[in-house]
Amino acid sequence: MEKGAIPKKVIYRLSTYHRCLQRLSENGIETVSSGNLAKAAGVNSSQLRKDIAYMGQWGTRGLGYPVEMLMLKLRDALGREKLQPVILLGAGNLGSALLRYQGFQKEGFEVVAAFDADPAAARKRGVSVPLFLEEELETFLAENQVRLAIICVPAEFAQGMVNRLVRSGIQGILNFSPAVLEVPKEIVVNSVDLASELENLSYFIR
Amino acid sequence: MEKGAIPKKVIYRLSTYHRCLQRLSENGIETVSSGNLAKAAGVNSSQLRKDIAYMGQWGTRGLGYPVEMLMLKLRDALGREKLQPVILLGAGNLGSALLRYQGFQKEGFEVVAAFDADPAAARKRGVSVPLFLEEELETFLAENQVRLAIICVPAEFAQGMVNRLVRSGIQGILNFSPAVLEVPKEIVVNSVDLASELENLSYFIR
DNA sequence: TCGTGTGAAGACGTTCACAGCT
DNA sequence: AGCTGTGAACGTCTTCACACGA
Repeated sequence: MEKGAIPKKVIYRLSTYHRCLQRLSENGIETVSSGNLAKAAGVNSSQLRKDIAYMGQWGTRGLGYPVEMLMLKLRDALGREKLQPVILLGAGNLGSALLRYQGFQKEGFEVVAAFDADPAAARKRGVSVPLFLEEELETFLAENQVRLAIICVPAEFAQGMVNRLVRSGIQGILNFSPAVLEVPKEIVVNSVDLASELENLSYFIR
Repeated sequence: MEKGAIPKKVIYRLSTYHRCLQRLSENGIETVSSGNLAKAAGVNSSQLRKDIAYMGQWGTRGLGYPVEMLMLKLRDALGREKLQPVILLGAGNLGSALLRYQGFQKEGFEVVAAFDADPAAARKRGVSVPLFLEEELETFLAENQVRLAIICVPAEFAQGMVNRLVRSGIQGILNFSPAVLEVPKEIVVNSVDLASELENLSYFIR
């Protein structure tokens, strides 16, 4: 997170704003106030203004923000001008579901290859993305410019996988395994731990 | 989050500590210091001590924490003394993958039923959990005590689904749809937005 | 008048540093 | 000596409140 830059939490919210703006845009709305957009995004309006101000000043006092312009700025800030290639490791249950999931494509990411210890089994699950044997990872990454990886391997293999990815030049990792990963500080890891999310709920429902 | 209680972030970390302790326990380790456990969990040691102190005082100065005892306390605090039933809405790609996912069972959650507009299609995906037509949701919840739900329906149906769940007495919702959900404040929602996670990475890899 | 942009205040979270127990 | 438990310092994030531009 060295970048001279916008905090992580703000980036998540910018994604949300972008999605809300898409809806507004589809409905032909051209201008939106911080109050309205904040309501749609479920945040406080002055937080929204501060968040947007990270990217510069785009609003008109007394009027609000121009919807299309703001979306453009958001896409730009989020580094989403162009399609971003991604690879996926571990095409088991969760992995192969993610490969069939349309949400990534819709947001500008393309899973260009998947790797598994048993690609044949994964192929049976109806995966259409090119599937390789795990050993071919390094060769693939040497020949293809990819910076993002999604990890769906079992926890005990996750750290080993991460080490290989880092050595091959991967810069960002989305980790679905319930493992604490160690990486050089210039590598970014986002972890999604499904069981922890339920545990968390479990606590708060009294 | 009205509870006189432990902050959300702390709860997430407690889950992590619990998993780390499990490994230690399997290796026959009986006592662990905050420093060692913190390293395993990837956090600062005084943060770990503070986190654990939320549940009372369990350490021995000069020695550390008793592994088994601490695990017990954690399970207790996380509300995981017993198996927690969960229902799942939307058995599409992601939903049916989650139904086959073993991680929940392993952590003490049992998906007792799934609901979909087209249960036959979901059944074809090899789901073994009882699958019902979406309309049967209310009946099911009237007859079965369930407090947690996982939502995997498309974004445009999510809010409607949530409203029905809340009316039927669901208290915690794990939401996988990229939608901003409105709920009464006593209901807890945790959202996992897969595309946002990638967008986030996309920004930080410069 | 309406709504942005932003300093200042406030809430929250993390780390430090050390007293005190074993 | 080793390690916990915790006040105090520090840092970050959120909300308030208002000056100022349209």
